[in-house]
Amino acid sequence: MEFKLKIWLEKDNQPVFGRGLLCLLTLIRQHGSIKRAAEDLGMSYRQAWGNVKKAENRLGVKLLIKHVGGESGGGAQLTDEANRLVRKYENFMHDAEDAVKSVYARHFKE
Amino acid sequence: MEFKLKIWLEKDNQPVFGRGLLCLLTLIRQHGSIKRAAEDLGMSYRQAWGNVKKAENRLGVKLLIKHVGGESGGGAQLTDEANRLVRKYENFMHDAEDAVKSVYARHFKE
DNA sequence: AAGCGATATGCTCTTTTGAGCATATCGAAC
DNA sequence: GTTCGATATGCTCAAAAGAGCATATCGCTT
Repeated sequence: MEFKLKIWLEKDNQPVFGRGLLCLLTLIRQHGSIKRAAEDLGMSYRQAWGNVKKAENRLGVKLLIKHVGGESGGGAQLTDEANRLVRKYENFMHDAEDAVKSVYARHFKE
Repeated sequence: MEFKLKIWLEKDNQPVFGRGLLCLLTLIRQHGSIKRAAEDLGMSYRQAWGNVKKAENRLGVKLLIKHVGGESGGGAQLTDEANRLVRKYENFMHDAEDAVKSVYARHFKE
């Protein structure tokens, strides 16, 4: 028996940032491309693009600077806002998981 | 902006106990009846019954002692196992929420 | 001008999830 | 033995989420 948890951020009662977006944005930053990030995650480009867009709309913040056409066809990189959010959420989630883990141990393991 | 979290217990990688079951079992204990508990939650009896059964199967543990027919048509009460689980999960969840809440404050509110 | 590769979007099809309907059964009470 | 209210289950229908297909556009390269 073990526990699972999901943590995400909401704005106006709508989900705006969770583990999925964290992975996605991290990989986009790494590859400079939505497409490659999606492939890495085994997700369709369609979905990846849609997720980012939905989050942007709900947050009212631009997360990606996207170039269409050009040298390599285009690409995308994170805005400062996005980088800040990624960092904050990442730290938050990490600490939260640790905290819950120890609570779990306290309640279920002795 | 605020956070949300879901915490649940799994066994063999299958969910077996979460907030839903907690509410359900608590109300069943209170009313002595699956039907009334379901009504209280605005959920169909069909679903409530199914959820309890699924959890029982996955856990390999009886959660309810059910009487069919009789005085008031029947009823249900929690087994000792169920009571123990409810108590444990409730405490665990409560503490976990508090823990995450303070982690959240630390990361997002300063 | 033609090609390439990535972004931008609409639309359809499938799979999953849940809601609700229809019964069957059972046992006390009358 | 008929009524009543709760448990026990199958089945169907609707709603939501996700997968994937089809294009269109754009801007460098050659």
